[in-house]
Amino acid sequence: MKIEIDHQSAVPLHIQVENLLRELIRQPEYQAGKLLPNELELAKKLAVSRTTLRQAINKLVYEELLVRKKRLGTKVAQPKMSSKSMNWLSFTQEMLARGITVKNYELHISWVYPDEQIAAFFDIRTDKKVMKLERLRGNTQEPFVYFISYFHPRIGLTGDEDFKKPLYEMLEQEHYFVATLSKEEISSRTADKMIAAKLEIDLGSAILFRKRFVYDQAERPMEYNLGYYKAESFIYTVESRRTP
Amino acid sequence: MKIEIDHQSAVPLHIQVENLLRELIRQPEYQAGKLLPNELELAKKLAVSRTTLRQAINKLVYEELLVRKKRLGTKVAQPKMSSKSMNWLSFTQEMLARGITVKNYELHISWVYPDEQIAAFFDIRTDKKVMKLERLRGNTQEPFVYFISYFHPRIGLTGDEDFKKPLYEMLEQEHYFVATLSKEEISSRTADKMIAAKLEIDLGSAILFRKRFVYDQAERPMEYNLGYYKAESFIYTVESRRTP
DNA sequence: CCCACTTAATTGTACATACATAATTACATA
DNA sequence: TATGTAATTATGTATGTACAATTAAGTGGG
Repeated sequence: MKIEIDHQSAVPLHIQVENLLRELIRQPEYQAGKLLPNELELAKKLAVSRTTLRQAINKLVYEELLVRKKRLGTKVAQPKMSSKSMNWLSFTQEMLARGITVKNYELHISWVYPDEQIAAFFDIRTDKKVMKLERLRGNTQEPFVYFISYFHPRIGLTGDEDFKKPLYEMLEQEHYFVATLSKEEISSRTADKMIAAKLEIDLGSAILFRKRFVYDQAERPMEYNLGYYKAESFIYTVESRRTP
Repeated sequence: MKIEIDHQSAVPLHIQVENLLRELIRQPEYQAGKLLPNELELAKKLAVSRTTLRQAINKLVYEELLVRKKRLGTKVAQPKMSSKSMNWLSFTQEMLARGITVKNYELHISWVYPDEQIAAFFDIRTDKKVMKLERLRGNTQEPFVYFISYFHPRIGLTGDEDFKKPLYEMLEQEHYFVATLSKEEISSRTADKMIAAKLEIDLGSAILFRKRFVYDQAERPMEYNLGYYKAESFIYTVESRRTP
């Protein structure tokens, strides 16, 4: 791995340092409780100020990947099983893990003007069109989720993609965008006319609504995804552990 | 409220500032999207350096209580009730962290024979009674969640507890059971007659159903909890990061 | 009215510096 | 040995400073 910081780069130093540290603590020699070099030394080695280094460390401390200990140093935290560090899965993979073969029932691509919310998320103006991908998906028996995805123009999707292979795999291999962080909001709704028709359920049935915000390595917004799940076919599970 | 920072105090300035900001943004004049004074001005007013102020603001930004916007300023985020920054918090603490005062609207204790599912979870026989705690809870305005909890007999609850203090605090201090692991299943439902009446909503309204299995340090089952949340008042959020 | 351009306000980045504080270790002393 | 004390060493706190980047809002021309 590289332990080089590029002072000419457009990406801020503290971000570079942060990424470097993320990589560093994943190395076998830095597992579980190992101490990082002390701040002064590390700052010197990376040729950044201690302030900048601390800014990076702080972020990882906040994410509980690192733990500070006075007089001792900063050490790598015990990995936790929790939603925070949960392995990130694409829908296809997520379903595969549940033993479900995914089938696309409908697929529709269009270019639309984003509404305020979407524009705000992508941090673009509402008069710049974005690609909208609608997919009705499910197992081999029946559709059970209706997805609406919007993609940041930066990614450069044309609409000619066939979406045969998993989306993130395609984005990664052909567009060099690696989905790294996702934030989700799960809430409950009832089916309106449109959704009821898509999912072939009664009007007013329970729907699990899952809104996902997907970011790339640099934590830039990538995808804005809405998922309407048939209630009976999808239960969201979370495991969290207290760490004293 | 006091807008005073005590430079003599033993508690660090950035903590004082952080607390002050937390209070500040809870004031009616600082709701939803209102801008804070800009950093230079605020730093001057509080008589701390901009660096120190930023340290405090950063923490709240990380907790998503504040949102920075270049050229515009820093504004108060849309309040989201969620389980996000809670690593492990009881409902009371979770709500407190968001500046919501929890109120119990109803509280009912009974001893019942567990059904098959509950008995299986607790690993006891169905002819051994367990304590059932029903609570209708919410903020000071209205109830928004109906909880049904079952407790393992091992814990030794009598039913004479007053449930004035947070449940897990009580279990920890008086019964020496420390809730350590929770597994949750989140799904969507519509309100049946009973729930609609409890939460004062229409029959068939969307309900977020949250089933929690709580374990102690030794990963022994402790609590079996069902929560019926008014859809509008509760959004479940999850953040996950890919670790390759 | 709409577009391109300017400007100014605000956050963002980065550094150097100084002293405080906590905890371990080493050492002196009873 | 046990105990108190000082030195050491890491993080913690705090400030001042400087300039960069972003972008909302204002400006003027077509």
